[in-house]
Amino acid sequence: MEISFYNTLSRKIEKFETLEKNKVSIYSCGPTVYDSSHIGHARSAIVWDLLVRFLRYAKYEVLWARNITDIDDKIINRASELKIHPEKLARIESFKFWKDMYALNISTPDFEPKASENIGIMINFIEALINKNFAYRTETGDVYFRVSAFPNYGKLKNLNREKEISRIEHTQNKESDSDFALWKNFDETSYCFDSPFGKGRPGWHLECSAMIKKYFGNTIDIHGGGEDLIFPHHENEIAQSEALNGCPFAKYWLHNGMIMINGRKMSKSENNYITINESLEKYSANAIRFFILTAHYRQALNYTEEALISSQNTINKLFKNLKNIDLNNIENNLNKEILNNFDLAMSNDLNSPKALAIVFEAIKTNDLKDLNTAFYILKILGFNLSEDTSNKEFNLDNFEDLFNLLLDLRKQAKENKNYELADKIRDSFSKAGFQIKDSKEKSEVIRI
RNA sequence: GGCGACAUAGCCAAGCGGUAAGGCAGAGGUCUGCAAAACCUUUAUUCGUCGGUUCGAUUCCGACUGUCGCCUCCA
Repeated sequence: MEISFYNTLSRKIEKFETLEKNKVSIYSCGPTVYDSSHIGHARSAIVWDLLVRFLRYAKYEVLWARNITDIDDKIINRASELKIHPEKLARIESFKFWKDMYALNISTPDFEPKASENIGIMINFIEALINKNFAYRTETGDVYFRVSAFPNYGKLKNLNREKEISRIEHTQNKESDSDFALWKNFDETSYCFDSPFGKGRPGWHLECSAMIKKYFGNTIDIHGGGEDLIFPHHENEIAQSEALNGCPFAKYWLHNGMIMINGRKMSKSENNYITINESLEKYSANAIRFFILTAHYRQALNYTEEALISSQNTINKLFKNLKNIDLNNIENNLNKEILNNFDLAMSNDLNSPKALAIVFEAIKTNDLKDLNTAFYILKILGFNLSEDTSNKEFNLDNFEDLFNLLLDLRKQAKENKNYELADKIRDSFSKAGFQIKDSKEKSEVIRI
């Protein structure tokens, strides 16, 4: 299977060739754990989960790392508002994040490093940069990356530093306004770490560079993240890592588009976000995944109730076919042609909307093999094939006699043209959360 | 001001040189006592506007209009 991805670095679709045959190293930027995650984070998680699942399906040996930023001013500020230790807040929010990830059926990353557990390697990283003259200490005990020493700075964002109007505040201690912090000095006792540069905390950009080096070495195959991270975060990661290692940092840079709400990017600071948890109270995880996958991962996507309801309706309809599928033998009865179309769609920069269209076309044929293939594809796309049925399909066993009695009474009433009684029985079922499905042969009860 | 992305039916959304996938909603039908469910059929002579290239453009090029993102923490 020939796969290609849009590489932010070249701004082109490129053929995917791994550094090492059949092996893929992927790093995607994880959350800063100070508050609940929202649908924007869900999209990011689902997109990278999709990438990992697809590459594994394509027979690659994938190792995926996603970090947790647990050292950050926002965590410290929020913790102090709540009068708890930052570590406790980070732990609470990490658990919430994992709970969301589990609910959304996101694969477990192979590595999930925390900043707080990798201070040592970050300090080593900084010292090596200082030794190579790519970083300098200030009188106040901070350490900054010397951007002027790295000529390639700006290659990811394609920025022209001469013409940039920097909004970065001028700081007296920095050699240049565009230099960024590798270590920030803090004398306060609240939440600091010892280092050769004095007590303080590492700069945000550093943890990803340090962790990638720790788990994957100097170069990785794919680095992913939200497109809002391109600058300055990813640009700075490149600067640090390539300055130190003297070789390319990531071969492919993939970025997911933003979730929009009311025409604006969903974000904490705009206070216009819907948390994953809130959304899951209204819609199933499969519906949320479907909503995310209906758009190509690089496009902006609007979160609207209408779109989510639409996705939920679609999933409900789609999963009614699941009862005809033997999940244990799903891999043994596949339509190769459909699967081939799926491969083509997904290998073209993860065209999930097209992949979903292939699923619907497969279901239309009324062929069991095609139906089976459709669900096999849904499984690869990360849909949970047990979720939407276990709750909705009612197991009649315990109520069989009672329900059959009522259905018989209704049938008799209808035969006697006693529609008042017949409708009363139907309404009663409805009030109790059940629906009577009439067909020519029989009537059955399903849970709504 | 710099960099970049996007504009396709009521809504969501693929396609990106050969004459518009798919989903939701809607409409009609079959079924029904009436419904619901299910099933079948149906819904853009047209892809923001104006030019250009081409035998042919939604797809390429240019201009314009509009929307959005990044340049500050951000998935």
